[in-house]
Amino acid sequence: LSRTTKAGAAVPNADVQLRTKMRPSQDRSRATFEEILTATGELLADIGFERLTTNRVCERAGLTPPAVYRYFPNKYAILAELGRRLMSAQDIDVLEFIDAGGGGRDDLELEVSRWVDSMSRTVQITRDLPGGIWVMRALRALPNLHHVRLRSRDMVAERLRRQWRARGWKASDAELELASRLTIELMYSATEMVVEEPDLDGPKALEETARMVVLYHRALP
Amino acid sequence: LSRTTKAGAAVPNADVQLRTKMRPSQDRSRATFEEILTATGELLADIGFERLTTNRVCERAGLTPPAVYRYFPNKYAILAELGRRLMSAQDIDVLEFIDAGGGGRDDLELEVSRWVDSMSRTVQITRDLPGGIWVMRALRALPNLHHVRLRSRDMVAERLRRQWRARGWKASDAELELASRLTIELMYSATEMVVEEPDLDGPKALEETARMVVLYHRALP
DNA sequence: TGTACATCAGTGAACGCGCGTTCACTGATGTAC
DNA sequence: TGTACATCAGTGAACGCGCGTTCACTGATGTAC
Repeated sequence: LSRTTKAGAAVPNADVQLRTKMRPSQDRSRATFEEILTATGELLADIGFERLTTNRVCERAGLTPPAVYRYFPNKYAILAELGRRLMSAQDIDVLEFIDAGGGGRDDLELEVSRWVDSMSRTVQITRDLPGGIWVMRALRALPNLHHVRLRSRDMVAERLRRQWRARGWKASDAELELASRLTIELMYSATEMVVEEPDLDGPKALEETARMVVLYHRALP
Repeated sequence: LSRTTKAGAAVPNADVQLRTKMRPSQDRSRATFEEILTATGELLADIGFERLTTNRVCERAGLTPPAVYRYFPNKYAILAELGRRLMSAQDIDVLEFIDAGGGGRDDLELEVSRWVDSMSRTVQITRDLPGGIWVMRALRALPNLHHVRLRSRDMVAERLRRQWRARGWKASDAELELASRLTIELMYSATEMVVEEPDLDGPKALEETARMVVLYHRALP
């Protein structure tokens, strides 16, 4: 999407809103780019989403406003980038679980415990990212960030379906599509709930959620 | 929480943040109070949550700022009131479903269809409230509004457990508590998903969600 | 039933602050020859 | 390997706007007798 000039100079791309503007091309600027993301994550953890402003991001990152505007048109673009990274980190982990044979329905207790392991890691990934819980909330609350989460969900669901078909499940394509989406959506909701409610017995909640899903899978044609 | 003086004068209560301040005591002021809520709901539907400001609420409601500040300390208090009303409207409907014998596990298809009916009505209630989808999002995204949703969920779950015990289900209290909470949480997530994704085949998604839950209930001791 | 008075309900106008954003500029890095 | 030059990366300082909020006030409603 970005053309280059003689000396490989980056040119801003014209997309509105969420896209990052100038992509960094030197080491120094790549570091700045990362610094902005780090500062934003820490700020989210400190003061939350509502009080996040571009000025505060600059201050925290030790930069002046034009430096930030060089890369991001507004705070939503920064959030979108953080959102993509969170989803990506989760996806890599979940896809590994699926490709290793997760999501079956033969041995109930075995499958349940495998789902629990996978979801636990998703929870941990969210907790480990500074401001991760806020990024997660933003993906739900801000419509212009929805597609980031949904794209991730649908991609993972598609991979799950592929496994199911390889196992020879007989349900129709439409049935499998809905079932896989609901499965991933439910998993996502459960991990969100555990992240949001520390009082809850997380492992137990994940286990029961996994049980629901596997029982459902066993009832599919 | 609010004392009264000679002529029944309302006195502001001291709670921070979210509580409404002065409760209206005359017809005129009750109408104003409602007008503020209506204006906020419509504004949410129009411009969304991020761009909502007290000034805009005043303008839309045809009031001056001090009139709004008389009843609400800030926009979060207005959102909290809208949130309580949305939850309350949903609760009344769901409790009716439960008290009428919903949430059992005898006839799979019968129970599924009853859950679907209940969830469909919840979806409709959210859609019918102006700005309802935004109120729903705010309940998720703003931590200081979380308790509104959780209180509703836990109350409904408690009522569901009561039915289960009346039916003589043998699972332990802890098991039933977790199972009922997950049930209601999942129902809530599913209705949210349907409200958020109009492209989805809503009825089908609700049906499969209900199936998951009922299958899970049948596996409980 | 009328009147004086207390209290409620809302107005008009303004405030200081911090927000998002931009301009013209300087210093740092990379490239061509 | 050195130098001139193009481009990248970030600074300093400021802007106008609209935000949340408040003050002193007026008109509306209810109450006591």
